Amino acid sequence: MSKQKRYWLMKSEPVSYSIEHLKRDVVTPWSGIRNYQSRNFMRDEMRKGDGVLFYHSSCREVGVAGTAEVASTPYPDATQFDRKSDYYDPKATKEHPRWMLVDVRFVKQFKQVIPLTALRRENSLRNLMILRPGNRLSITPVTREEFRTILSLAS
DNA sequence: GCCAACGTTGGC
DNA sequence: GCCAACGTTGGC
Repeated sequence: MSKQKRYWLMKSEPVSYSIEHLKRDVVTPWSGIRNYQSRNFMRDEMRKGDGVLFYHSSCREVGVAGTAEVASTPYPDATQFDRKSDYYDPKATKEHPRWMLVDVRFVKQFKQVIPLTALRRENSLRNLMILRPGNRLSITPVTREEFRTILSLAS
């Protein structure tokens, strides 16, 4: 696998976890992902130091709120073993964990959220996965060029 | 292995 | 709150 730095967009609903939370926590396990494609990105493709766009979804100001970076190698999501958690998975065992995650470290909060509408206006972002109709993946790869373009839209 | 029913996501 | 898209579930 390539050692080249990669780039990702990770969605979160700010009601449950926002860029402000990450700023406060500095590093957090990206727990609660229960989609195999997203899990596979974390488990198989992410590397420490990869760039992350932190995206706020299902809220008043939908868009990219800041940046972060991948801060660990993959390890089991503890919430899958926690019976009291919304993310408890009765089919997961410590011997055979089903859900893996990485830690994410705060890098930067944009002064203003880059709105989804601004992303849609950029012709060079036309292939961005979250702009494609029906895409619901909470973790998607972005190219280095897309990452740079989005950074350039930040005020 | 098919596929209908159902649940979730997420923008609007 | 609506609804389109799409993943998951489970009966057959």
